[in-house]
Amino acid sequence: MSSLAGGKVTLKHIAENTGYSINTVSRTLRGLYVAEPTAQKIKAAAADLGYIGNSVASSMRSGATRIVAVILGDLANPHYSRIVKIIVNYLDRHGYTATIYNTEDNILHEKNAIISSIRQGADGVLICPNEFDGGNVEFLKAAGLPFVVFGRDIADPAVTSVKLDDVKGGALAARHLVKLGCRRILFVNGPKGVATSMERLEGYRQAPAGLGIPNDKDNVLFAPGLFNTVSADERRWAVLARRICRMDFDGILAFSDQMALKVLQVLRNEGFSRIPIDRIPVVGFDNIMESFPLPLPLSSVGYAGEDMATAAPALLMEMLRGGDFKPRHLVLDVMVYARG
Amino acid sequence: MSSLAGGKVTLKHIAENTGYSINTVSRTLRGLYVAEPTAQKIKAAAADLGYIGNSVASSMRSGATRIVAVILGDLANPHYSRIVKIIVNYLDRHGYTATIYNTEDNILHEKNAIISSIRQGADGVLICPNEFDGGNVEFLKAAGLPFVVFGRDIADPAVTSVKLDDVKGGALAARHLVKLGCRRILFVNGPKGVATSMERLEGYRQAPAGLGIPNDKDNVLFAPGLFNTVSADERRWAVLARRICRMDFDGILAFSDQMALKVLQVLRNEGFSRIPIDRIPVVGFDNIMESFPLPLPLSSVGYAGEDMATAAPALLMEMLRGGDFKPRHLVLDVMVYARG
DNA sequence: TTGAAAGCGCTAACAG
DNA sequence: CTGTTAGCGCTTTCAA
Repeated sequence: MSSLAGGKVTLKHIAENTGYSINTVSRTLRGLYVAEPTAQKIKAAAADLGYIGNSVASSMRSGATRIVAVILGDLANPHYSRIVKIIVNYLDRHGYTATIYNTEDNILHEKNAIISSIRQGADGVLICPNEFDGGNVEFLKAAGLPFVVFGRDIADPAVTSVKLDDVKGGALAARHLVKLGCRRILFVNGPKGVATSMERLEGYRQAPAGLGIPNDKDNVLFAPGLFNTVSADERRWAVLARRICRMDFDGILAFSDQMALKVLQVLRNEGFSRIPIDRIPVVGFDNIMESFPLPLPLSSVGYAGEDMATAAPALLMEMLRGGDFKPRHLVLDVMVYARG
Repeated sequence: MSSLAGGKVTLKHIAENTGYSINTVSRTLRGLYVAEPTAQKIKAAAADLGYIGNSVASSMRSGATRIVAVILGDLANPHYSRIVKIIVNYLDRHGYTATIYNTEDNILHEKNAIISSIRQGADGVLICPNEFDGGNVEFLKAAGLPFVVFGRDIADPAVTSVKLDDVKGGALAARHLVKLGCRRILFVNGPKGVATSMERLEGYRQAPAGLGIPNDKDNVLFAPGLFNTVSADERRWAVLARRICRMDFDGILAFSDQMALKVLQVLRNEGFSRIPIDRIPVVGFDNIMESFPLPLPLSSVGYAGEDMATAAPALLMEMLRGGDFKPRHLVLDVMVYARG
């Protein structure tokens, strides 16, 4: 590499070095048709000079950045970090770069993330929107950027989305516990009003009464929040823990694996060791044990077939390829990963 | 917003709409000095048209992208996802966007990530390099991009890095276990040859013999790999588990929290429930419980003061601000977060 | 098969 | 305080 000394190597330098025009160099390096001997000389010169293209300039002219923006609430949640990892790898294999926006489940941050995605010229967006997103998805749609919503369903038929079958998940989880002999299930659900919480609850209640599942309202608790830094309120969790300890149950269903662990942790911290996971079945959602080792018999509801983390970018790539893309609302199948 | 109909709004449109020059519009929107009434008219027009700048064009001209590339091995590892989350939030507050590269601890991917960072014109790089990185850091250095290495020390005095005090960490962990009465500590270390493993082992052995710590080589095992998808080999973990069960120990020190959990999990899966974490003290590294609820008495070595996740981008911002930046090798203090 | 010219949208430099 | 001009490095278009 004879280049390290003087600044960035550009197409112009290669052109001057080989005697060909900038255009021919550009065409060669992009693999467009050029006479073989010419191409060889140019490629050799490019390698020799240590040429690395300038995507800013190329994006400027072509209008495409090969950047995909990924917008979500909490990257530290193992469920999401696993998803992001798979997305990043997927995009990489397809020649795209991922920019990550962590909104902390804040609507304003989310809006800014969308604006930033537009500003930087992202070719597309993968977004797991806040449940109360106050029109951000609408805004994104109006911007004309191709995007896929994951982890949530959007009523708009023009919006493409991928999510798990939460109603079925709730039902399967309940059935699983009943089959294990549970008759008084405690459901520690997500926050009230969150669509996913409501769907899982619906499934939980749908599960055939014949199986002996109690639909007692008192056995359903709503968590004080998800796990973004902002809403994690230790005191409210402690209150919840004390309440749980006064209740009567023989199995636990939690909104997510993380929440299941949180509940167990808080019970432990509060000194209520009388509810060991080794003695009472616990079921969560997300199946985080797939990517994270846990020495606990935590069962979990997770995807049964196609993975959301793969499906979402796959759909986006399809949109980006052009052609006539018909919006879709994928609801992926789920199953219980039993552990005990 | 009277704009949604016709394509992207540019400075030119605002200029035409207000009668000012493109330059004045640009200056206004960047907050440079402009007469107040002028600024107001322009800002109003920009808002009215729903103007969102084009950073590709601005980067093209100014040479700065306000993009920072973050390169690491395994985003799904909760230790790293927490770090990335904090980094992303930090960069965001400083007006930077983060592009993430997940190398799967593969040297070639890492090199490609660096090349991609250069190509996209990243203003800087935050990298946690593979332990056997085959000159990638050298390559990055030669490219002239400002960068900070985190999680690892690089001998080169010209390279700025941030890491934890692993030697001290190993010593503190050993002392902690001894104080709890352990006399035969099992150290499940990281892979052989990895610098971090070796430093923690060094600290472990440095811990005063007077405390009764056995330096018996047989009590130190090396893990078959870290947790990137590639090297996670269940069979080799099972072998390790069986070996552990034939050993005699009364406390466990693990290379990381994730590894501690993995060991406990594998022991469990292999049917060796005779080593419950509730009866034997276990210490790991990374203190992942800070960001992830675990209903287990897992003690952990983590940073005592400044957080690596904040220090790394802070150093990079300092480099990017210009001025005379002196390369530094930060070794952050650690402590034991005791849980039992 | 190759070259010349234009220009993407913006900012920097300078002039007024 | 505001306008004019030039040009970042590349791809596109058109001509040869």
